[in-house]
Amino acid sequence: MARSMGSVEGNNGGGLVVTELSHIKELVRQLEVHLGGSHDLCRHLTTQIFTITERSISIITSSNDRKRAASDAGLASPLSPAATPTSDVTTDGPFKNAKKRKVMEKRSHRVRVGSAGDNPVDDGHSWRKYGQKEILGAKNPRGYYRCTHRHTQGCLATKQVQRTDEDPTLFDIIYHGDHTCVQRSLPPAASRPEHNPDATSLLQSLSAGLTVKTEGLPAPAAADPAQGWSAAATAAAPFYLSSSTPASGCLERSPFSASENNWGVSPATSDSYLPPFDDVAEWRGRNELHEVVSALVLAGAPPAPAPPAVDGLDELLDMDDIASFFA
DNA sequence: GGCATTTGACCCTT
DNA sequence: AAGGGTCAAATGCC
Repeated sequence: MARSMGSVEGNNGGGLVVTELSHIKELVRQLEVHLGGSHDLCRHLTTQIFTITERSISIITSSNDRKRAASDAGLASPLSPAATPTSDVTTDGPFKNAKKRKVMEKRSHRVRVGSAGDNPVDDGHSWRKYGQKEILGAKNPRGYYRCTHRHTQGCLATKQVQRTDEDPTLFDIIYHGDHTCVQRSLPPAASRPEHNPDATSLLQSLSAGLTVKTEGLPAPAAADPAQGWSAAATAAAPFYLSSSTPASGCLERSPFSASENNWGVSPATSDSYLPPFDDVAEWRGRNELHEVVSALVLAGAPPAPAPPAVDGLDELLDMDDIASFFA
């Protein structure tokens, strides 16, 4: 069990995602009706959500069609778990022994860097490199990254980035945990739309409708305050919309530099970036959805204590699944 | 000076 | 003991 949304691949998980997205569409439509002409920002956001959701559905639909065609032709997906060296990272079960090193949820994404090799790519978060190791049997070293906000906000998200042997333009990325760092550039309270109970209710419904499929994930660790987010991320709990999305303080510079010896590094000075997906529009759509939903929550929801952060859309929209569409 | 990266050493798990 | 993950001092850049 390498990825919590592994069910998307190889079965009807894509269909489930489409169902969930359709649910979002319906809720957004209702939300729009409730907003009834007021709150231009909210209307704009709902329109965007609607558009992006539709786009996501079409992406997934066409991806499934392609997979089916490839399967019929007897082709193995280059992104299938068997082809990913890191796909078995959690097969042992991380909680066999309480003394073992803390093991966080891992998600493996293989990322293809764009053909413009000099352009860095961004996965929407800000990373700081803290180590690099030569890995036995691998031609390329593995880079270790943690969230830039680890110390300031206690964000425990980390990732490992390794160039694949077979294709230097491909990276295997293992994500450990999710970002808990919070939005740094919230819009001023005065500029936010008034709190709208109807919108709030609908957004809560929207949130409740988004669930993270976590079948097969290890049980959450003991109640460690620092890992509350992890427990939420691994339990079959409702997907919480948090402000720790790419609209957050995590959204900064590229975690990838395509320079030959410094790949995967997050240069603080790079001004342009490419997403870790071949299709920029797709990546942008996904992040827009993150952004828009977060903004809506901020606009409509009461300032309740920040719920545990989960990359809900990462879970909902399996990135391997989507990336394979462009492979 | 502050921040990020590099890299050898150390620690933990198997 | 080997391999992988993290730490922290050294170094570089802005």
